[in-house]
Formats: sequence, C-alpha cells, structure tokens
Amino acid sequence: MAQKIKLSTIAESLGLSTATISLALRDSPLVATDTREKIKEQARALGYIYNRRAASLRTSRSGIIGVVVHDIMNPFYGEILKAIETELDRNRQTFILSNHYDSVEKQRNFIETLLQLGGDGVIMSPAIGTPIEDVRLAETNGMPLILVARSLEGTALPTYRGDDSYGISLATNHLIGLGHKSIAMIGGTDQTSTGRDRYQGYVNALRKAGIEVDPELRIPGPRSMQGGFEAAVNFLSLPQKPTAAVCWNDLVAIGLMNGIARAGLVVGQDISVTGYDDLEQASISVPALTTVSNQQAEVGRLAARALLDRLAGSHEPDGIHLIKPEMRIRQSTGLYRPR
Amino acid sequence: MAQKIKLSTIAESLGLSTATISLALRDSPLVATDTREKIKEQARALGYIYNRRAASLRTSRSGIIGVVVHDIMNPFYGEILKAIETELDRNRQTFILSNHYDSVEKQRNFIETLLQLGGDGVIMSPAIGTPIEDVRLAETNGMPLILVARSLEGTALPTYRGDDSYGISLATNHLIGLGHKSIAMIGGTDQTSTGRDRYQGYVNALRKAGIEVDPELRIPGPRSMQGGFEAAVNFLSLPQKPTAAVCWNDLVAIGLMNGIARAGLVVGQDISVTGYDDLEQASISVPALTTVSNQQAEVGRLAARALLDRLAGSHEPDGIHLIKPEMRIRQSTGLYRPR
DNA sequence: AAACGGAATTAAATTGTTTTAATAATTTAA
DNA sequence: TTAAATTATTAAAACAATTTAATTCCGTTT
Repeated sequence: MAQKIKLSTIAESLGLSTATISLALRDSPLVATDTREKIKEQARALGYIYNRRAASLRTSRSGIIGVVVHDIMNPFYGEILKAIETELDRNRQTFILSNHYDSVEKQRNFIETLLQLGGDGVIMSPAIGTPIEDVRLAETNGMPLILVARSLEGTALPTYRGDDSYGISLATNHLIGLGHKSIAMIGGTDQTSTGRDRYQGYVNALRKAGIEVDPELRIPGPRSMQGGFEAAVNFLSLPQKPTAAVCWNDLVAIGLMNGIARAGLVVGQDISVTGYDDLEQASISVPALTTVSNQQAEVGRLAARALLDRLAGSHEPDGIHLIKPEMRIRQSTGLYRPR
Repeated sequence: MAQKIKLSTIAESLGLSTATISLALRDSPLVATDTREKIKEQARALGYIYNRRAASLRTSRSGIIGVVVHDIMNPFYGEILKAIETELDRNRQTFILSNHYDSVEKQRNFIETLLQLGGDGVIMSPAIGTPIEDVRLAETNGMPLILVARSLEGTALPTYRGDDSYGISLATNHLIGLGHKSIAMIGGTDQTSTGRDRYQGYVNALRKAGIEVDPELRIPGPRSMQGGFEAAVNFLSLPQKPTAAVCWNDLVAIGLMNGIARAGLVVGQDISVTGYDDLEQASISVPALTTVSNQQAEVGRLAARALLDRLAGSHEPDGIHLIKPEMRIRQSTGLYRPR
C-alpha cells in the first residue's frame, strides 16, 4: 500500500506548494499552463487519489445525492431510477440509493446518514406515513429535497409524478368504450396519495358513464405480481361476475392474467385486463398487455433536473408537477361478452 | 438554517471542551456518566448532526461500502442486492450502489469515486473484460474487494457465486430424463466465466448421456425477457426441430415461453423449457417454470459477510466459493413428444 | 500537611484539502 | 532604468472531528 499520496506529496516532489497543486489539478487559470501540465503528469505518475472528504470538509459540497424509493426491485421504480442515474451521471454526481420498504424509520435513517455524509440533496418517493418533521430535518440542515412518484400532503415541496387520476380514467374509459359495465379495480392501497388518486380516477370515469360504483369491486392488495396472481381467485369468485379489471400496475395485471389463465379463462376474450406503467414486460406478456404509460423515464429525468437546477442556484417555484400518462392498447382487452 | 451545530457549539454551551463532547457521544468510559448524559441531552436538544467526513478524515474509516453489478433492474441481481443490503444494514454500513452495464469504464469510474470517498470496501460483479489493474487499483489503495456472481480469471480474490456448471447440468439432465434428445441452449454469452461454465455444464450433461453436441443449438443473446422473446422465432425454425430448451435464466425462459405461446404451441407439452435463478416470477408464470435455484440470497449474504469479516480484521483465505444450486421442477417441462 | 493515586477533563496536534490575501517574479510602459 | 502592471506562486487559516499525553481535581493514606 506504500504510503498515501496527497497534495503535499506531489508538492514536495516538485518543489511547489500544495496551494499550487490544488489549483492546478482543478484547472485554475491562476497557475501557468506548463506548471499545470507538469503537475497533472506527476499526479498521474504517483497515482494520486483526490480526497473528497477533505475537500468537502472545506467546501461543504460533497457531490453526493441521495435517492430513496419504496423498492428498487420494482421495475416501476427501476425505470425512474435509471433516468435519474443517467441525469446525475451526466452531471458527475455520486448517488446513494436506498429502499425504505415503506418504513418511516428506515427512511429517516437514510436521511440522517445522508446529512452526516454532507449530502447535497435528496430525491425521494416518500414512505407511507412520512411525518413532516423528517422532511424538515433535511431542509433545516440545508439539504434540498425533491419528491418523485408520490406526493406528500401538507408540504409545498417540488414533486414530479404521473397524473394518476387521469391515467386510470383513461384505462377505465377504454374498458367502458368496449362495452364493459362491471369493472373491478385490483391491487394497491388507498393509504397513499397515489392510491387515492387512482381510485378517484376509476370512480370518476364510471360515474361519468352513468355506471354505479360498487365498493365490492375494489380489491386492494400488494402491488406485486404475486399480489395480482393471488387476487385472481377472489376476482373470479365475485358475485357480480365482473368482465374486466383495471389493475394497479403492470405487475399486478400480469399476475392477475396468469391467475386467470390458470383458471382456464382467456384474457382478452373472457376477461379484459388493463395494467398501469407500461413496463418493458407489458409488451411481451401473453397476451400483450393493454396499459397506461406512466412516463417513468420522464418523471425521473425531471426530478433529477429539478434537484440539479436547485443546487445550481435557480429557485424555480415549488409545487406538484403532473406528467400526463398515455394509453397503450394491446391484446389483453377486448369487446364485452357476458361471462 | 441557523448556523451549523458542531462539537464546539455543544462544548461552549456546556462549558466543556470538544474532546469531552467527542468522547461522550461515542460512549467512551473516560467521561463521567452524568456529564455524558448531560452532553447527549444537549446534543439532541441542539439538533447536532455528526459530521462523518470530518471524523473519517481523522480516522480513515468512512463506513461506506460500494456495490456494483451489471444491472440492478435485473431481478437476479436485485435478489442478491437485497441480501447484501440486509447484511450491511445490520452492521450499520452505508452502501453506494451502481450499475456498470458491462462498461469497464463506468465500473472504473465507480471504483475511483469510491476511493475518493474513502470507501471501506467493494463488492462487485465484475464487468466483462475487467482488467486486473482496475482491481489492483482498489487493493493498492487499501480497499478490499469481494466478487459476487461472476469470477475474474487471473485473480485470487474471494468470490461468491453459484456453481453454474453443476446447475445447468441439473436442468439438462432433467430434460434428458424426460426423453428429450434435441435440446437447445438459449440466451447469454460465452464472454463471461459464468457463460463458459454454463455452456460447459450443458455440454457435459449431453456427452455423459451420449448425445452429440450440435453447436447450432446454441443460440446466444441478451439475458433479458425481451431477448428470450425474440429468440423464439429462431428457436422454432431450427432445422433440428429441438423439443426442449435450456435457458440462460428465468427472464429469458419467460420471454421464450411467451414467444412460443404466441406461435400457438403449448409449453410443457409441445416444447419443454427450463429457466435458471428461480426468481419470484418463476413460480407464477404460465405455465409455472421449471428452473434451478441459484440461491441468490445466500450468495449475497455470504459476500457481504466476507467483506465485513475482512474489515473486522479476520483474514480468511481467498478463493472461489461455489454455492450449490437446486432443481425446482414445475410445469414448463414434460415428457418428450416428437414435434 | 504532604504525598499519592485515580478519575475526569482538556490542550494541542492531526487528518487533506481549499481559499484569500500577500509576496515574488516577470513583463510592459514611461 | 525605473515604476507600474501583470502574472505566478505561496503562507496560513479555515473546515470539524479524533486522539494522546498532560493536567486538574478529588479523596486517601501516611
């Protein structure tokens, strides 16, 4: 391991001061071009490694940005993260990623760790039940915060997410247009703003079409493939014999379709199913899934952009930015036929 | 934002020195119990936040561990990461996650960033073509390195991964046992050690059963669902009319099954398909996927454990640790019937 | 009352960088 | 040739913690 190469090592080896070395390595115009070259060359030769903690101790900028979401293994968040990663990478920011699994405590630990590391900012998809103090903790310590995919009531934080109410109404209207009247809504929870918005979109679309809303047709549940798969039994044994299902997301929809197929029914003919998110998998499922694109890439990109802009000093007004979803019609939905 | 609370703020407010505060907050027996309590109370009241960069500058331990894999959106890595996360969380280590997408450059950037941040160690699943220097870069700078899921020829680094050759031979033998003779191998690459091992396992099993190996039956390709889906066309038009396929992983298998279903054939009857990894999705696909559990959770846990042990000083011998995979038989495979 | 021992506290050095004001060296102008 | 202006370099003070050796403050013992 030899011994650590630091600015002073380079300085001594060249008979210069650390100040010059520091300036030169950061391309300051204060140091002469040829000395700069000489210094850079020497740094490379010695295998110098920039010590960010020492630097950030002085500058109070760490180049670290925290990102915390419910679960990175969920492709919905995965796609958002990918967009954030691209944008942050481009701006040479390091990012620290974490899941909170909807544990407020795990989320707070993350925020605290980030503060200890001197994080420059956070992008988060707040855990269910996030208390305002936790958000304030970040803010009072000078760490700006952007919300993504979920909003948080009672705050005016900049938020980027899809227009869920509108998106679900697109899917519901599509089914209504195909003649369906008994439409279930499968998966998810009503404990998040997203949940309430989505249910509202479903309700609104039905009402507008003069269809009565039957609370029994709302089957909440995990937002996973497994969740959808398990909901199939429940769904198929409803006394109302629904002929269509609006699912919380694509994962639930794919799980539900698998469950329905196992029961011997044909999705797209006997039962129509819509998803939400338009994951990569949606287009290659069997049958191909009719769904709503939630524009994950755009949502992630905008959130990252917003944070970077804020860090660069521009203070755009806070508020919720809703990204408009789009319908993707495929083979999992078809004309109404009585069951 | 008021002004930053630091040790000296607390010290002044209590008429003590920063040394005492520092010691007290870290539960040193050097400071009297009642002063310690008083100090902790005051720290809480003032909203003190521990400055890790200042501390780690002095102690040269950052509590940061880097983890870099091919793609966190791939559930195979996702499951490994989840296990690593659990283990590191339990030991209060912060971890920084990154994808390298098999770009050696992106991987090196990550290692460099981690060095700059004073990372305590790295767990990585090396990108294809990783040069030894990059690994050495970490080591010569005192950052221990553990490999996971993939190995790297020419190094004696501690490595934790599944026994791929054995695992694939399990799947191949299962198909041979069902009477299949023309068995294709779909997806993946032969550029990684994993790839070569898996192909070897397939070849070995065939040879042992006296079946001739036909190179045309090896269809390499992306290790994604999309990849499997697209391989279906190729697969179905092979002149050898294979009746079974050993897939690189579950994603490829599910994609392939979807492709076969789209072509009107029934998986498990007309064609048998095996996966690899035993992802959560495997058990709920239609038909349920016969696959090989790669013990992701165990692999991740052991890798994290190995790094933590090393950081704690225990110097277990290096070397490759192969975790034994297990067969999971479901409905995607069935008795041989000529196509 | 002096000497001692143990417990609690602290002074001061250290970690590796950045930054500002000051100095030294060089060039230009008069 | 000298003064002024410009360019290049550096000394030294931050930044916020940790750590070691020294000091202070007790109560005991002699």
